[in-house]
Amino acid sequence: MTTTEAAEQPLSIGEVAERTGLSVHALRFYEREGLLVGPVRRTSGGRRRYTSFDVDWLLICVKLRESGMPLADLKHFAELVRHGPGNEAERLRLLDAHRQRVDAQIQALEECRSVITWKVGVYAEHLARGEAGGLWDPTA
Amino acid sequence: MTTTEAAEQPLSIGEVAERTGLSVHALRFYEREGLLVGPVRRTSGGRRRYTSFDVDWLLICVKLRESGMPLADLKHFAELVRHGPGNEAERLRLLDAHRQRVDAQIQALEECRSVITWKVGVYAEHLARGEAGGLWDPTA
DNA sequence: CTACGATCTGGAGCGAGGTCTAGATCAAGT
DNA sequence: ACTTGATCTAGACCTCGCTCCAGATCGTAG
Repeated sequence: MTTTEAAEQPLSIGEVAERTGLSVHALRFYEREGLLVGPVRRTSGGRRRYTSFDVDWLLICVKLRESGMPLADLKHFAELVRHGPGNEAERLRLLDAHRQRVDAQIQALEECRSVITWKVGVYAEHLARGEAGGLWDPTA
Repeated sequence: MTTTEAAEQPLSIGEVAERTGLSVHALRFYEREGLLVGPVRRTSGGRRRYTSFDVDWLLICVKLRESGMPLADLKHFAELVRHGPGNEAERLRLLDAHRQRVDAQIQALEECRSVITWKVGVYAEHLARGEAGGLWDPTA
C-alpha cells in the first residue's frame, strides 16, 4: 500500500486496458492528448511500459470522465500535476467545482427518476385495470 | 389542469423553446427525426403551432434525454404512443428499463463523488499543513 | 528460424446530438 | 407601404470522444 519502494513491475498497454476499462486505442489517444501526467516509459523496442503510478492516475481519470468531466479539464488537471507542487489550491478548486457539477447531476437524475417512476405508475395502473380505463394517450 | 376542454392557445416555436429549454433548432430537429407523437399543426402561413399536448410530451422528452435516453429510444417510445392503445406493456418495459439505467447512473455518480471528495480532502489537508507535508505528487 | 499475436505510428472515420447558414416568407407595428 | 423580427426549408457543418485502418515492428513460443 503505497510503500516507499514498490516492487514496480511495469504493465503493457493491454494489461492497463484490462485494469482500467479503457481500450488500448483510448490509452494511446489519452497520451497523445496530454492527459497523462508524464510521458509513458518505453521498452528498447518502443512498447509502452506503464507504472502503477500511471495506472492510479488513469483510474482517477476514469472516474472523472465517468462523472462527465470533459477531456479539456482533465488535461488541465494533468498539466497542473505535471508542473509539480505549488498549485495545489488550483487543483483543489478544479476538483471541487467538478464535485459540485456531479452533485447537480445527481440531483437532476433523481428528478428524472421520479418523473419516470410516476409515468411507469401511470402505465402499471392502466394495465392493472385491464386496459379498460380511458387512458388519455398523447402524454401518457 | 387537464380539463376535458382546455382553452387551447397554441404556442409558437419560440415560446415552446422557452418553455422546454430546447432551442428552436433542436425542436425542428426533433420533429424531423420523428420524436414527436404527431405532426405539429401549422398556421396557414406554415408556422408551427404547438398544443399543450405537444409541450407536455416535449417536457417528458427533455427529462428522458437529460437522464441519458438515446434519441433512438425516444423515437421508439414516440412510435409506440403514436400507434395508439394496445402496446402499453411495451411502453412500460421501455420506461422501466430506462429507470434501471438511471438508477445505475446515480450509483456510479455517487461512487465518483466519493472518490473526488476523498481527493479533495487530500488537497485540503495538504494546504492546511501549509504545503509542508511531503505530498506524493503523481497521483495526488 | 518461423509464426503469431501484441504493439507501434499517423491519420482517417464514425456516431451522437445537435447547431448554423442561406435565402425566402410571414406577421405585426408605424 | 415599409421595416423588423420571427419562422420557414434543406442541407452543410461542428464538437466530442473515441475507434479503426494500414503497414511496419516487436517479442515470445515452438
